[in-house]
Amino acid sequence: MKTAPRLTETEWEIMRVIWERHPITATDIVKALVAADPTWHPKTTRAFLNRLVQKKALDYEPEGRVYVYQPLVSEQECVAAASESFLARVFGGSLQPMLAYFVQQRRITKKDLQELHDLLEGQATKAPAKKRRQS
Amino acid sequence: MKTAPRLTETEWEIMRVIWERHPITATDIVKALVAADPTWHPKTTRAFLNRLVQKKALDYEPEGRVYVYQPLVSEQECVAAASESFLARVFGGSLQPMLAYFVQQRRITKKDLQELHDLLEGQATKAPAKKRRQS
DNA sequence: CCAATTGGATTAAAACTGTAATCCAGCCCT
DNA sequence: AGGGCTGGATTACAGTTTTAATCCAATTGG
Repeated sequence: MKTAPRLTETEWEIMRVIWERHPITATDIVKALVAADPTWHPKTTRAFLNRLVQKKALDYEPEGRVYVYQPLVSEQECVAAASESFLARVFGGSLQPMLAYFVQQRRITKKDLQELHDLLEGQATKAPAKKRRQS
Repeated sequence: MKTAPRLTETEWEIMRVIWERHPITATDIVKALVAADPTWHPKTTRAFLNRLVQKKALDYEPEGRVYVYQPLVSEQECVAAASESFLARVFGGSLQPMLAYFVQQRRITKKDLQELHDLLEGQATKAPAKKRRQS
């Protein structure tokens, strides 16, 4: 399995835009970022796009005179990698302490638990660990 | 509220030792780290301790000829800061998608949910949001 | 057709990380 | 007491991240 590249804070912001809207041109990426946060500078964005290509997180093909970007790694993969890393760092790698923490913070409600329970049930019965269509 | 400093990967490892065993001397910190991973170099550890002091994550007082370290930020604070940051980066700031993700990964079981439910119940009745002793 | 604009590549530089070596003062052993 | 050891401070340096400016080629408006 190809290992998802470690994304930095800023790289996540850019990748998120691309995951949501690909295929997308550099200019449109810049626009989306500026819309969310006006301090984004186009030149900075370009530099990041280059690095993400180098990191093999992105690919592009010239379309006429502009580049159209595509993710090379799925959001799922990156979420998985980041989650592992976060769990390891902050909670010693186990899920339970993290869940307990959020409960203790009152960020998880009974309703949440009910929903998760339903989700689990649904998965267990409806999707018995079959291979799903790849995203 | 004082903002907990952002800890890096390596800083977390060191802080974890200190949270567990403070007050603790630099030498004992080094020992604990080496015990967990023999590649830890004493000099490296010292450098990190200095940085953590500069970052105001740690404080020390000379005790005789050695330094005894104390955390200046609680693990709770750092866990909170890291969790916020992680949630924001990876799940757009909301808890539910993260929980759903772990359920979908089969990393949360029904038993886990049951335990969390009990924990929530227990908290709700036994600890009615009273102000706890500050760490 | 020429100049200004646009898109992209290259280069730059400051801050932060990881890793450690070097330097220095005080203590301990003989 | 002198020399080595111990603990700590200072310095170093490469790699990464963030941020952007500069350079260059193609496009396009006049």
